[in-house]
Parts: sequence; structure tokens; C-alpha cells
Amino acid sequence: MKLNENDHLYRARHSLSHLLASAVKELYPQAQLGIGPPVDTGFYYDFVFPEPVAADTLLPALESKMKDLVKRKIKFERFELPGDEALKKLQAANEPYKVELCREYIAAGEAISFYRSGDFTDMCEGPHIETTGEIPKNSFALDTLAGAYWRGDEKNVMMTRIYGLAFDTAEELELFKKRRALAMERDHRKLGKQMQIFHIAEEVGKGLPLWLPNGTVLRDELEKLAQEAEFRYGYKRVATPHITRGLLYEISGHLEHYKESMYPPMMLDDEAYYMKPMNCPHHHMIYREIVRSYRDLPLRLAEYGSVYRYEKSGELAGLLRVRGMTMNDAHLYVTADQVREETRKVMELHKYYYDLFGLENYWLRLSVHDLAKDKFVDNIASWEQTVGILREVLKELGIPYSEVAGEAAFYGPKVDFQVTNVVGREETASTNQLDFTSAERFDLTYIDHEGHQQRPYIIHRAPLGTHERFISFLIEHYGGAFPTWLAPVQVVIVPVAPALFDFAYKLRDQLLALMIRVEVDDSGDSFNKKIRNAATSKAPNVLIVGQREAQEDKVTHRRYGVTEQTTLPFAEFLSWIQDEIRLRRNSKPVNPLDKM
RNA sequence: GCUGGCGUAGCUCAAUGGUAGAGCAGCGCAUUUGUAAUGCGCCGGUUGGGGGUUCAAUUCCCUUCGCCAGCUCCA
Repeated sequence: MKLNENDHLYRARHSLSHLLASAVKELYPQAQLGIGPPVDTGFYYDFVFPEPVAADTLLPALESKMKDLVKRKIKFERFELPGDEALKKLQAANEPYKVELCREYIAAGEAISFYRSGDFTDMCEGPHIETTGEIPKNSFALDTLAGAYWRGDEKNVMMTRIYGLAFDTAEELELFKKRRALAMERDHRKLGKQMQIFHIAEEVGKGLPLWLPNGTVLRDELEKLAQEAEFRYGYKRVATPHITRGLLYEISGHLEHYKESMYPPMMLDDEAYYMKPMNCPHHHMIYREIVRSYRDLPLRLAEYGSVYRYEKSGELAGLLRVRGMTMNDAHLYVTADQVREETRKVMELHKYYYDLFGLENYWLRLSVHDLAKDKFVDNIASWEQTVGILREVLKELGIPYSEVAGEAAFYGPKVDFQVTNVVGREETASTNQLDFTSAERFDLTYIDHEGHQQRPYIIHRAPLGTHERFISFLIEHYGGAFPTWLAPVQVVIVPVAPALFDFAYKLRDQLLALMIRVEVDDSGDSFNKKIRNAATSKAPNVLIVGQREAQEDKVTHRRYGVTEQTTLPFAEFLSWIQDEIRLRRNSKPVNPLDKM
């Protein structure tokens, strides 16, 4: 939810950032100011402190000073200064970062405005609240302290950013904190450990997850899903090696544009071999292997391909950001006439997947080039043409999207599906690119009706993203309570007593014969303990079998998170669960974590 | 990579400049149970690694590794 700058909360948050700066200046008159805008959950302000600071003592001290300022009902007063006076004032105050901004405002011919609140004055556009009396007691709190580069550029100094939380009321602040604590409970790293989905071993390496048996079930189910969907959409599956000669990446341009993200080469017979960071060049080689006719197009090559990228250590996070990943990749080689239709079908496939999982909280980003940045292929006409095509397709489909400059791939614009994970971090779940560069680089052609050579367009698409990232979202989306078709253990059979073990084994064998993942709890635990273990394991289906059931070949069926249970003939259960799995029903059980 | 923080048993967490403790999990024995923890016992730690200060370090200092938040980058 984005606030408008005239919203009271927006202005209150912005004003609180000034109070924070004011408190900092009181404690450290030498501290220099960066910027201090409002954000989704509050505000922050960046500082350069004259000495190292410690969060555990600094934040409470600043917070209590801010509370004092709020109590004093301080007025926010705006005034403007001519450029040279503003500059002088900031220079006199020893605010080099403000001076830098001020110079730019002057160059842009903008008015230079200041806000005075009590003893503190900051160059700022506003708007602000009238007085701090408008800020309810306990509706804000300082949160964390972190580093941030000046103007977001890693070549600049690192400042100290102090984040604060701020809401309309104290109750909303408390609610936010509670929700955040609850969200941590479904963090995929925590559930991934608890549910034995993946493990990142120090000995194996950072960002290189080991998939445990339960996690591998999730991967296998996603791959099955993709194989079926891609079959229906006319894709052909291919497979390619994990390492490749440098030559291929010279052709593709990866070594030119992407080298810092690639694992360094290994030398074999005086030649450099690289771990592959992307599958596309390999698919292009497959395309090029024979002469293609327009009759072959669209040619859709699909592969769940593993790639390795050298992400900076601080960027790694659980399964969300890793160094080795397997992606739901495919490349569509199409004629100019087919681009729109094929792009549309790719979007349709996305919708099918997202509906299947019940993923609703996402938005589309049309990621375009920014020729001011040197990472992009320099060909304005092609950028404009391909961006235009994507705009048209999205418009035709009536899908809302936002256009963001500088987020494109180096070889073409992208349509990214942006989702927010459970702890509020926004990530790209899947990405689709329209590539106008590679066909030429790889000299890919097809013969048209008239026997002339033409360049195909290439659509790169990965609707299910990478297993790593997509599964991290699924874990959090479901809070670990997967629908039956995805669940690592689909059925747990709990016999009431050891005398019933044989009956339970008989049911198990029938389920196993149908490829249903089932376990019998034949441990020495008490019956109550078994019920509890089955429930806490988040198994979607629990079958309780006792004497009563055994006599009539029935089972008592409990769904995860549902208290009512039904006793039904086992044959009926079998047909129900087979449908449940075959149709991949997203009968999302009530998850206790969804309550808030 | 950068800034800040955190590393105690498989997990969750105690404790202290003077020999490290609990619950859960695991294992064993007993119990054979009809809807969310049966009882008893056992095992489990070079307090992330290395170095230093000290009579003595898990505690203080340095260093290194890992993790967390943010920045940068990104599927």
C-alpha cells in the first residue's frame, strides 16, 4: 500500500525522520546528514557519525529524545532561501551531503526549501505535519540500525541508516510488531529446517543448498507440473551440461556483460571452462544445430537447467538468494509475426500456475533499459521496438504493470513477476525476456516462405522461476502446510494400537501402489502423541485406524487444521485422494498462522 | 563485498572471570493406549575456529569463519 505524500501518515513519518535527525544532532553535533524519507512501515534517516555507534545503547537514547520532542508539540515551519544562501547555510553547518543535493537542486532550477522544527532545521521539500502534537504517543519506535551507501551507490561512503516504525496509532504499531513476529514463524529458513526441506552445510559452501528428501519431493512435483504444462503448450525438452568453454560466453556476451557474476574459470588444456550462469546459450546452440524453416517455428525448448552465479556473500539468504540454482527455463524461437501470440501464451501459463497455487499477492514489472547504465546492449531502436511489443501485449491482456528503467536484462526487456515474501522483502519470482540480441550474436536464422534467411526473436521465460526461490515462496505461502499434491508426506496412518499395525500396513501398501506418499506411525509413542506428531508435521491427511475401522475396511480421515473428521470406506478415501492429487487441488487447509 | 548485530547439545533457551544446565528431539526399558506431549533411565557440548590477557576465559581483547538485518546486486 503506497501512501500519497499528502496522507497524514506519510507526513507524520517524514516528520518523525526529522525528529530522529534532531535527536542525533543533540547527541552528536558532528554527525552529518544524508536523507530521511518515509517508507512503507515508518521512516529512516542516514547519518555519518563521527565515531562508531552501538545500536543497543544509541537507539533507546534517541527514541526517548524523540518522545520528548513529540511531547513538546513542536511546530514544523517551512521557509525558502535563494540558492546561494541555502548553499552557504549548509556549508556553514558542515553538511557536505546536503550541499551536494543543494547544488543539484540549484542546477535544476528548483526552489530550496527548509523545515524548522524546534532547534533543528533541515533542507527538505516536505510536506510535514503542523506540529508534533499530531503524533500519537507510542505510535512509533526506532527499529534497527544498518549501513547504506550514500545515494545507493556502492562507490560512495557507507552511512549509518536508522530505521523507525511509525503508524497511525499505538495499536497499529503493536499489531505490526505481532504480525512481524508471526511472519518469522513461517520464514522458509525456519520451516525448511523444521520440516527437513533443505540444509546449507558450511562444508559444502554458502548459497549451495542440499535438498533433503522432503524438499526433493517439492522439486519433483514442480517439475512434473511444468512438464505437463509445457507438453500441452508444445514445448520440447532438452538437457545441457553444467560447464562450458569460455568461447560460448564470448559469443553470448556473458563474459562481456556478466563476468563478475560468473564463477571463475577452470583451466583445462590451456582453455577456460566456466560453470554456466544461464541456459540460453546452450539452447541457442541446439537451435543452430540444423537449418530451421519457418515451419519449425515457434520452436520452444525447455529445460529445468542448473546454473551457478557468484553472488556476493552478503546477498545470500536461505533459498531466496543462492549461488547454485535450477530454473524452470525455456526459450521460444519465433517469427516477428508470432512474438505477440507467444508472449501472450507465456503470460497465460503464468496465470495458470499462479492460480493453481493461489498466489494473489504479486504485481508485474516491465523492466526496461536505461542507456545511462553501461550494462545494456547499445541499440536504441531495438530496445524501443521490443519494449513497445511487450507494452502492447500487456495492454491487450489488460494486465496492470509498472514500468521500471534499468531493470532489463543486458540483451532485452523483461516482464517480471514481483512478489513479496513473508518478511516483506520484494523479489522477482519469475521473469520473461524478449531478446533481440542473441539471434544475431549466435547467427540464428530460419528460412522464410520465400527462401530468405530471417532472424528469429527469442523469448526467454521462467514462470516457475528457480526451484530455490519458488519453493522458498511456497513454503512461506503455505506456512509449511502444503496441499496434498505437493506435501512430502501426503498421508500419515495412525493405528490406535499395535494390534492394528497390520491393517495399517495393508492400507499403506495400497496407497504406495498408487504412488501416494504415505507413512504408518508404528513407533512406540502413545496414541495421543501420534495424533499430535501427525498434526505438527503438517501432513495434509491423517488416517486413524482402530478396531472399528478395521472391521469394515474403513478409515477415519482428518485434514490438517480441520477439527471435524469423517469415517469413510477406504475405497472412497482412495478415490478422493487420487482426485485431490491428480487435479492438484489447492484445498488450502486452515493454517493457524493465517489467523492474523 | 560494505555497515551493524549475533554464534552455548540436533532444536528452543539458561548460567557464570573459578570444573556448563533445562525442556524437546534421539536411544533403551516398561506401558498397548480411540483423537494434540505415558513413565523411568541413558546418550549428547574443546560454549563456531585460531590467537592473546589472566593463577584461571564460555565470559575480557584480537583475528577468522558462519548466520541475521540493511545497502549494493539479483532468479
